[in-house]
Amino acid sequence: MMSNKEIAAFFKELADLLEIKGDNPFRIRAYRNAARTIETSGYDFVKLVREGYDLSRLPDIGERIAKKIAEIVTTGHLQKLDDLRKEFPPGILDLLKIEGIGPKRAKILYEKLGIGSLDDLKKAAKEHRIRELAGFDEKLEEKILKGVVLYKKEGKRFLFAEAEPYARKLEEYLREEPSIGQITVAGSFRRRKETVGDLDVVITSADPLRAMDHFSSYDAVKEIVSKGDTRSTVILKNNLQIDLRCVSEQSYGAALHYFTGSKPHNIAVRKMAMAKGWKVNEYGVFDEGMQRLAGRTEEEIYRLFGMAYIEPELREDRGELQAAAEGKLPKLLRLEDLKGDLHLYSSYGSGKETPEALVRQAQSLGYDYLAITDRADHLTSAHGREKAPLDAYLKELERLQKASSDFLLLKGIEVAILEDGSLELTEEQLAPFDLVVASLEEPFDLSQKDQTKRVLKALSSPSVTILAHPMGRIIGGRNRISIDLQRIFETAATRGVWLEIDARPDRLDLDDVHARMAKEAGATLVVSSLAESAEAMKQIRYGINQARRGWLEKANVANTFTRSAIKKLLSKNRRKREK
DNA sequence: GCCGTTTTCGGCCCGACTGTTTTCAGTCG
Repeated sequence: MMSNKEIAAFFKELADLLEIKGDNPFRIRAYRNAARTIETSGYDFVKLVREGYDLSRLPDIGERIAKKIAEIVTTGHLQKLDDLRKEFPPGILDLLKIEGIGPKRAKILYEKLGIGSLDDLKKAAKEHRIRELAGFDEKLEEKILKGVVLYKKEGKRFLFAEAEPYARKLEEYLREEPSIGQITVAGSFRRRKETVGDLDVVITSADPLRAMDHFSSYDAVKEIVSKGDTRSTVILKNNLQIDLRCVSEQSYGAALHYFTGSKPHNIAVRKMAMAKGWKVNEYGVFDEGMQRLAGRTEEEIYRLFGMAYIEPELREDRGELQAAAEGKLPKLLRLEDLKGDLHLYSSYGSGKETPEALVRQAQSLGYDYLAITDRADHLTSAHGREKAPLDAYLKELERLQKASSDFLLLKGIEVAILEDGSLELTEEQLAPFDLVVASLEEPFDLSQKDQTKRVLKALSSPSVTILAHPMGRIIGGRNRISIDLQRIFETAATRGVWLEIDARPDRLDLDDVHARMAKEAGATLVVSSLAESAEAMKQIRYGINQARRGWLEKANVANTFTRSAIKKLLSKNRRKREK
């Protein structure tokens, strides 16, 4: 089964190779635009092809590309790409990933020196053969060599949560310079993407040169990549790249908009401007006579196009512009909307703290309820203790509930979904619990059909309240499993099973796209911390980020409901599943 | 190769930085 991402990869590779070849740049762009549509439109292209849908009705996909998509889906190949690949060594595209090498230089490196891989490149740079080439010099050769070495060890993106403290510290540092006015970390960081490649910072300053000097003398800087009057790039000691852009107050909104992206969102806005004969750049929106129409604030820019303000988390060109024009933007979930946390661990299982400490933390966070959900295997086997703590766990939770007025403590448990789809514990064993989290564990490598069947069977249990991390992925670690999530979501919606977005920074499962898919399938979601300590309960904000990127509103998320509403809903859903 | 509320031809997002063959191509975001 081919994913949209895989289909899009055909066109990206086609574009890259044609660019090295020196083909018509507009055809190359057309392939890239099509790849973007395939990745971001939200349709399942395999399904569209199978159902005979006319793909050329989609933006940036014409008759010829539609035919190519059909070829890819039905044969798994694209003849044009196969032919093109034969003209180059397989490693040539790796050259493009090196800082300072684009298609033109890659072509020269290949044609003049026969360089077709990063290893070739490194060797040639070390032997000083690159500096001899026309258009290259000693400096560029050094830069390339450094790029190759660097690429091998990192080339990775940072988790949002990893980048966050660096962003905050940098903001603090920039604030020390008196000429600097506004400071915003824009880019994918501001869009709260689960990973960020670099930090794009936009500032205003009465004295840009001084601001740039201040920036480049930040003590966490390892290397200054470039430094100009209005723009500078540095690399921090932890290899995080920072791009700083300085603009005037009257351009601040336009620059913020431009550097917040996403790229597809910006391109879509520019196309809207073009249709009106206007121009959008990082300084503002201008009419034909270069008269400034907007730019001081982002609100002003969106208003000019007849749209409501679009929250950064939504700016992915996934329908937000149309929704904004029609006044149909979601009112996004906020951290303050949460009234409880429904998935976390205490010292009876893998957590560090007692249930009591977790309840205290919940109360201090302003929550009205909490479900402690230690894992079944920790509760039902001795694990080096004298005996299994299940009874003691239940008793303690009951005692705590009695002792806590104005607070609801749900007796929860997390059970693994076994390979055949049955649960780790029997229905009888699960009976005393108010809330049961079913979590997908190994094996992760089942076929899509078997994996889907497995989870559907788990959802047929009347006890299951929440389905946790159904994508089974670890960001930067393990790919998502193969499973028909659309079907899972529809079933969960019918059976009153909640779907989880967890807040572990390297999981955030469901992700943004699938959270939205779940919402559209009519399912209710929950945002959970999966905390193993009282402090970690605060990490739930990362889950909120993901939920917002998934267009979720308060009404879509169960743990925003009041104490009495959630209690009622739990028993109503249970009755629904027992039918 | 796509697209069209002046167009089926002739456009296609736009600007900064680097290095320098001191005017612009190449790269990047």
